[in-house]
Amino acid sequence: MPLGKLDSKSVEEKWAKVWREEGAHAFDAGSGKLFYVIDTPPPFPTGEFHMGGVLNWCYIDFVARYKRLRGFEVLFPQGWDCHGFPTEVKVEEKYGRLPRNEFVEKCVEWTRDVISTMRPQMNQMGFSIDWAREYYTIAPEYHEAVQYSLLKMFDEGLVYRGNHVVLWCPKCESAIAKAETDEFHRETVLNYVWFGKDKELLVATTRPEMLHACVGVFVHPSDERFKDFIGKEVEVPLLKKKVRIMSDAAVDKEFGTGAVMVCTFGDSQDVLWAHRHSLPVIDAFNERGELINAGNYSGLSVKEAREKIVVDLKADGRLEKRESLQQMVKVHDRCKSPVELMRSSQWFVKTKEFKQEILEAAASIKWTPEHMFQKFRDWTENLEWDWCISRQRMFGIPLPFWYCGECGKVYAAREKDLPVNPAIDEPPVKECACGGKLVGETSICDGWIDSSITPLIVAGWPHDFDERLYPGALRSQGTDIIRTWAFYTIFRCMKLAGEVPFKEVLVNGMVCGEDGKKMSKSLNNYVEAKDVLEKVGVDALRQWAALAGSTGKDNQFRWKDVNYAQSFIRKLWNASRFVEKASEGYSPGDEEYRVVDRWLESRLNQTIERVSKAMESNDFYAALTELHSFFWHDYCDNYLEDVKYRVYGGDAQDRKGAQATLVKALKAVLEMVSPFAPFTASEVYSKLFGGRIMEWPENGFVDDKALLLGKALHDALSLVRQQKADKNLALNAPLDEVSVELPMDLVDEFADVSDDLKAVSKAETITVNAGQSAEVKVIIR
RNA sequence: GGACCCGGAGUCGGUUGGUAAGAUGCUUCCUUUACACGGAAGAGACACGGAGUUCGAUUCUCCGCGGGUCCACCA
Repeated sequence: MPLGKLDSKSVEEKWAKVWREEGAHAFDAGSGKLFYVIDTPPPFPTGEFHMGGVLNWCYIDFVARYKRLRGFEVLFPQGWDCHGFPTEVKVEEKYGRLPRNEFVEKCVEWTRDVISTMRPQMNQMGFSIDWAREYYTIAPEYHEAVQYSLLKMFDEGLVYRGNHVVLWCPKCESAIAKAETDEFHRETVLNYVWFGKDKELLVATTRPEMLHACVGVFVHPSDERFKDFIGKEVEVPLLKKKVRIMSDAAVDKEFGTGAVMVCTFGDSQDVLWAHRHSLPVIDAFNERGELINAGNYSGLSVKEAREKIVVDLKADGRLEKRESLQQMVKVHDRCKSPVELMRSSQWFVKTKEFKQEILEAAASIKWTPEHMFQKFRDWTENLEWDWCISRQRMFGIPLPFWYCGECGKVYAAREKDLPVNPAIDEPPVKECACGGKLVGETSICDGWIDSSITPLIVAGWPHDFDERLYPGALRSQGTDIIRTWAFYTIFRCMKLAGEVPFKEVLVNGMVCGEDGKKMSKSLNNYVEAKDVLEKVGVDALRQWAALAGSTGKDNQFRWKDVNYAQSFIRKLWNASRFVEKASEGYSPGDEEYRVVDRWLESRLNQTIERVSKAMESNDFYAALTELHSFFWHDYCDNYLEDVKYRVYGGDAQDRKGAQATLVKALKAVLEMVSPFAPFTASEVYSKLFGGRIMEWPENGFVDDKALLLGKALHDALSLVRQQKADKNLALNAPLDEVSVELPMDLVDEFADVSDDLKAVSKAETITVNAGQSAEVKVIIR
């Protein structure tokens, strides 16, 4: 069956089926080849595969397919990071509030449905995933592995329960993660309040209702106005208590009066100061947002208290002035009510004391692009607290711990009982050593606890740990989750396996819309993969990932890139049709090669070398543009025209030389383009040459003389065309004579290509003269 | 506010210490047995501003301006 007309859809369907049936992407641990293990991101199941995912997975697939052609046994696994708040929201929207177990079941059901819509999209994109290696964080084995990892870290003293500050929604009465907050800009009032018995110090605050929790006043260390205040005590208005005046460089001298009261809660800067200066902690309100420890004001809501206190301050003559102020407050994304900081008992993993160790480990990994390591370093060096790993939610992996209701002693689950759910399961011992009753932890793990052991999971840890698969070769991920996924994975895997989890990190940038801003639904610059696939083929979309920019840069989505990629596919297809026809009846042997053939092959070999080098350094942009340029310009524009006269006429040996060269170069191009455009490449290859693309081409000779002569020939041809165009002649219009003027040293050798010039320019005769300049000149008649 | 990335033809953009690929758009020509979703030819930028290093910078350093990403966010 000849190639016929290009029909991307049927080509795509055909090859997706072939690969599935042949198990083309299955990892075979017994193949005897060198392993190449990729730690791929487990996406959160949202329903649609967006362009960010397309970019990330295309990168992974470029590498995976390239490495296979290079003879590696590639493991391309796929996981799903299932637990998470968005699913809880979706399920609650659909079913309302349900009992815990039932609710979690619905979450699992919803997740499975969503995954089953996403998996086909990934197959459609041609990602060469070994689905036999699929994993889910909701699976009991995964729960077991995560809980086991926490037991191990607990044994080493890395996990502890402590009283700490968390983001809290008073309306929902729940701790929330920072990622669950929205920004809300509003106008508020900045109150200038006199501190001290005799109005000694003027402090500006937007939260006068927090006075009762005030534990200090801060000024900037170099602020002359307050030089004499530092270290002294001052009385808090309305309340009888005194607090110390201290200095901290984080104070903004320009804001308000330059003096700021610190309330241990109120905002995160307060919390940070309290922590940094070891200030006492006063709980300011309860779970419902009512003031506590506030004397007469206790029991009032934040809003009521604020109004009342302002009135009282005024009555007391303590309120100097009030001015309006634009501020941003964090609100809970679900209920839109302002979020408070509250102290509560949570679980933590020690990270702060391992900064140096983590940095050294991360530095031993190769980062592409290199500056992404800088991001990692900045984050790590600036860590202020340990990692809070507990969440008061339902859909997640339970923390495998109990604690004594009396003395607080922690009891970890027994390994043999895993996975456990302390909310309902029996504790490992009847009662605490102190005789107290054990309380099962009802909190679940932060999702990053789940996903930060993927390199271990891929290697079968803990029960079927295959050390040949760990550490892996490559981690691929987005720049936005360096400080989370990369950070936590490197840290946790180091602690659990004693070795960095991968040798190389490949970071892709963010996908931006055509307006240059990060793609998001709210900005209305959002494009989904399926929108693109309605217009062009998968191979075009895949090429966009390489063409959108160099590795690690933010990538703008542009229809023109996609369209260009599509026209390349069309070009590849049509040129292949030509080669198919031109090489009909060709059998190897007796080829007579001309200089143009050596020229093309030299260019091919240069291209192979350059593309290989680019692929080795994950520079997909360079690899693909190099290929495009060779194929489109050297192969199609020039060489195909050069040899038409030989394949249509010419003597048998001469024809064979052209045919052999056409075929050899096309074959190599198909091999090199197959990581980017596997569907088209596979179809053409199998039709023309039979079988599958199995190897990467080897580069051979580069004949400098042929390169020079080829260039002279094409320069001359270009001039001929130019002059034909000037004379409004068709390109195939016959000419009486083409007279060429060449640099001295080329004159003799030009005889090797003058027949080509004659045939391609359709000239009756060619005359060659030596010129003075290095340029080729042409006159046609 | 901090860190990082970026700032070049109308638009987008790779590389490079020695005056700048390619794509797209534009102009003109060509139905030539792979391709008109094509082919050929052509016009178009002296590389954000300033200072410095250098024989020489678009490429290196610093400052400023502008854009992006991540983080922080003002009591």
